Amino acid sequence: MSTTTGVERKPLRADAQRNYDKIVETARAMFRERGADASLDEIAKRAGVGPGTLYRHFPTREALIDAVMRDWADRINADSDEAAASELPPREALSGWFSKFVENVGIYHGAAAKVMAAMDDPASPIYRKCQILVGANQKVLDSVRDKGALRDGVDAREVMRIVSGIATVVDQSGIGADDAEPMLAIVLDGILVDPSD
Amino acid sequence: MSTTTGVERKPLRADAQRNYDKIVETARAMFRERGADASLDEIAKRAGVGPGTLYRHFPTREALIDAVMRDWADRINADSDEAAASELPPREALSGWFSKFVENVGIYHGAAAKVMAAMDDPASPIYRKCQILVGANQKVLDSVRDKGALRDGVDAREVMRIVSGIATVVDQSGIGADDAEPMLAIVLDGILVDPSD
DNA sequence: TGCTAAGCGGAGACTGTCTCCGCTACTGTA
DNA sequence: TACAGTAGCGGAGACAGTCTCCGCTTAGCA
Repeated sequence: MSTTTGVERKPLRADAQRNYDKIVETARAMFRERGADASLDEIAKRAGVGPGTLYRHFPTREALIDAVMRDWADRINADSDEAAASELPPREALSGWFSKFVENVGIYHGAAAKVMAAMDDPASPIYRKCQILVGANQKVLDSVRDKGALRDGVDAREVMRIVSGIATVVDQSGIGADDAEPMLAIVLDGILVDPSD
Repeated sequence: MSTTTGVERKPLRADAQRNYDKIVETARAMFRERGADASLDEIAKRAGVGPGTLYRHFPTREALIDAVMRDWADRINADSDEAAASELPPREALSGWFSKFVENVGIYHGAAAKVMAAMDDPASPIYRKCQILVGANQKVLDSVRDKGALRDGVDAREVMRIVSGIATVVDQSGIGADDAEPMLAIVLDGILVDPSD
């Protein structure tokens, strides 16, 4: 299966490719360590390149985040395929999907907020990735709808916004990841025809 | 009715009080104009004071935001009293309350995110204001619960988090304020016993 | 009117973002 | 293998924002 990243880039010179990779790898570590607002110059320094090099490859912070999250979209897609094909009762299937989503979107501190903000901003470098999310969610919701378990008028986009909002709340306020569950439960109650099944 | 701000401060010298007021007034304008991330030095300059003066009165940005939102908590409290006493069907009463809440929390661009983050952070200067919000929301939900319209196990705190999450989504992504409604509708469906009434 | 401390404010240290441009060294060609 | 041309490097430094320190000013009191 082909990667979901799209956009072919013309081949870089060997040393440039090396730097590119080193920067992404370093950024991944720094983001994990200090959140998505880690200093870019610091990342460049740790990666052993000048700031100019970093900014040439990644004109904005979002662009770097996008690169760091390359495999991420594939993982989410896989999750959504699994959820859509699931034989579990609708509520369980959806609940699992939402939980995984919140978890995935919150990989780095501050990441959820960026994703949330980019969801409706076509100018953002992460927009395409968000579209993948929206598509994945649509797929899962459609599978639930096919079983007649979804209320009429529930729009996948709205659901996506709420869930990413919840992911942001969980990430920004100090509460634990477990605290997402009761909030997601409310959403489930709100979109399922018979919340008990 | 007494103000909700609490904490008596020892009287300032006349010139200090003048500066304090000027800063708050200027900040309010700047926040409205440029969002809650407006430059503090710039606010000081426009207010005609040195940065030192601003930082003495307001050691952190949150503290300034807190001062700017002084009347805000009173307004929200009034809204909640009205909603709690309302004769409207539960759904309408709640819906109105949520909408006003989202609107109030989103006064300045970026404010919703700050409120959301402070909601569970007792160290934040805005924490006390958030407690007021939580209390106000509790009051409204209790009134609905008294009418038997609320599902069992619905926790006011969770609801507050979701709604502030929605407020943040609306504020951060470029979507219009109207787009909050369908999201709030899902929450209403999720917490009311019989969503139709 | 003069004393005293509360309060002022601006110079400047510090951190982070981002650019410009002279230099380096990779790659394709002969 | 040597060379030319250019893709790419990287660091100095401009710029913006935060925040502090401390010598000076002035309000408030006796």
